[in-house]
Amino acid sequence: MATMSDVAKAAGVSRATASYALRGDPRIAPETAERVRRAASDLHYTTNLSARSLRSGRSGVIGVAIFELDKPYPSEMSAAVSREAARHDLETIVQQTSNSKEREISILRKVTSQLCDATIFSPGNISPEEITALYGGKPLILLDDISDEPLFDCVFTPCEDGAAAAIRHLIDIGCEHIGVLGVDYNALVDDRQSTTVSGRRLAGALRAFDEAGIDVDERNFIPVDHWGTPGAREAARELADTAGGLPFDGMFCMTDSLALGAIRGFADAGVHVPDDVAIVGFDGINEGEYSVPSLTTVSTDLNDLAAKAVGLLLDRLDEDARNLPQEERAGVRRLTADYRLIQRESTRR
Amino acid sequence: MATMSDVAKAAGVSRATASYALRGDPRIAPETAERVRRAASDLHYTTNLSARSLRSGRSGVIGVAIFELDKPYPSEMSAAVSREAARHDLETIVQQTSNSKEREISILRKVTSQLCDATIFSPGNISPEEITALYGGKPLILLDDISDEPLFDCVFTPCEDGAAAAIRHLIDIGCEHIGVLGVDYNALVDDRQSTTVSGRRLAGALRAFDEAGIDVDERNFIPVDHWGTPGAREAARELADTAGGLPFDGMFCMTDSLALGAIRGFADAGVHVPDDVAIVGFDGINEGEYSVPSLTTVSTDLNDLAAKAVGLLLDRLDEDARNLPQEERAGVRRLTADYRLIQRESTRR
DNA sequence: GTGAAAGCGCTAACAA
DNA sequence: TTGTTAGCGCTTTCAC
Repeated sequence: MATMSDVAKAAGVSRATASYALRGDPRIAPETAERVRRAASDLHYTTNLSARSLRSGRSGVIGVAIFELDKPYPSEMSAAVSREAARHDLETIVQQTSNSKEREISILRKVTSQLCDATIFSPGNISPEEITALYGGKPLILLDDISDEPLFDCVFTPCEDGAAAAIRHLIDIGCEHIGVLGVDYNALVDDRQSTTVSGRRLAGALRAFDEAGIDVDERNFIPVDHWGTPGAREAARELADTAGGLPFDGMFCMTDSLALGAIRGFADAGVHVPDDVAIVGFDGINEGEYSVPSLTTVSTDLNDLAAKAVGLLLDRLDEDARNLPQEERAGVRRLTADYRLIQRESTRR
Repeated sequence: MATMSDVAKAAGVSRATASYALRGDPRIAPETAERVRRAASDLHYTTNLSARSLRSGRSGVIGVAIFELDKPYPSEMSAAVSREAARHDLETIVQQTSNSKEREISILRKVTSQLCDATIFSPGNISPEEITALYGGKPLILLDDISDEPLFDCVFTPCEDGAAAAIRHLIDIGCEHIGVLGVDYNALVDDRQSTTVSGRRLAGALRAFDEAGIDVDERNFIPVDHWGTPGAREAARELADTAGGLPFDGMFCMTDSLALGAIRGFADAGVHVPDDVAIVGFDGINEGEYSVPSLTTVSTDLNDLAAKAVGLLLDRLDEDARNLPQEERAGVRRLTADYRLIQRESTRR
């Protein structure tokens, strides 16, 4: 592999000149720069990222750490971030934490904090306090921070408003017995874990029920382990088997994956969606457009989320580049992504 | 951020000793090693990957480059590779090429060849010859290499056998008019592009038709632009509208995404799957288990694929580590992942 | 069993 | 406008 010395030698200049020339520094004479570029191209030269990163502290690479690569929502989100970063000439690398604390720590310390200029991180089992202890001072943007104290810039999914919109939609189309799938009502009410994603979606749903003057209690809320599709399917089957018939004519599912599992479970039991029960999901994953029935959903605008996350990140990178003193830096910022309710067959009446 | 010098100083040893101690070199006395480890832990020391990689040429990170992060098959595949690599203490980073030649080149040259010890690459628009010119001599495993000459180790998806199994299954359940969705028959027959994934799946299908004594011609094959789900949906609608009725009672779709699009399109047109037409997909993506109807599919064993890809990669890494001369190295190896036909509702009769 | 020293490829002061 | 020089943090001979 050709190094910068090779290029410099071939172009008849010093290594420093070659370095400047390749990065388009205006101090280098146009002819010299051209000569260097030709040499580099002839030799198939590529700058060694480890060396650049070691020396300059910048690699031009950002990291995205998500739960699972093989689940639709996180992978669509990563894709959106990757596209957005590319627009700003940043390369994106994605890693999966597999929802394991150990992996989260390892990724944060090993790859992300060493190789990447900044990281967009979806914390699962690790608290911001722990992150602070582990992290090497580079910009870090959290997705759905569950901490009360804002220690890091963060972009939230539109949980409260989105969930409220979902419930209102079910009410609007005439549902009178609305269930919510994917939330452990008692755990949340008892522990006041209202900063988690499910807690915030629950809060939004409760607000909408309240505003509509609808009384709900724990019987309206059905938990599903780990928000898994199989669990949702099973829950739907059990609901269909309820003595006295299906207790709901409308359901809000905390995620699209849960909603699709529920649709599948109702199909197993011969319950018809939307005629017997209308279903609304949350996330807006692609497959909801092609399912049978297609899925009404609170669609998080992933392009907006990505733009906000990358925007926050670029601002911090800029502050670092300009070496701003602490007091001139922006305080911690917390943004929320846009959403829109996409009405499809699963609530068509 | 603490450096190794800090750790060495805190432990009262030299940097070299600290380095050995942290990597568990047996030459270091147990007590010394313990002291160093404590110091490292106290200081939240993390080894700087750029520095390690620059010096030793090893980072412990491998790269996976796939088309799209937000499509089920490539993301499930990346997740499988990531899990498999983790078993061998390798960190995995994933990047999307977005099916653009420019991005493929950029990823290969910039990140992957600099940061990663090896790469698993799904080539889309770049030929192995071009890769050779660009690539920096590190191990490279291709997925579904479309080149005739085997320049790189490669793992194939089980295209021919899988497609043949799909066709046989449709025949077995009694289909008499079988269509194949997602292949441009004329283009493939004319150009003899038989090394592409679609070409190889076509070849498998043709073999099965042939063995069953079934005559087929171009009318049995329906192309879909870019293997897109919307295109498949549209194609299914048009088939349903065919004058004289739906021409097929069974369809093999080149991918599960196409199959799900087709199921959706048939639902739009009031065509019932599997009663009116049976459908088999290819890939085995998770969502096929929860679709309505659930999808019969030729499921590529992603764990096997990942194990084979990472295995090839580890072998090459080992050859490099042992500095074997060229003549003692294994020749280019090409493996094929296992598959199994998963029978679900879409072909239940 | 441990330390001294060299250097991976690059960038950024500083000199010229 | 270009070259010289000094490291970034680490690993790895080679001495001791």
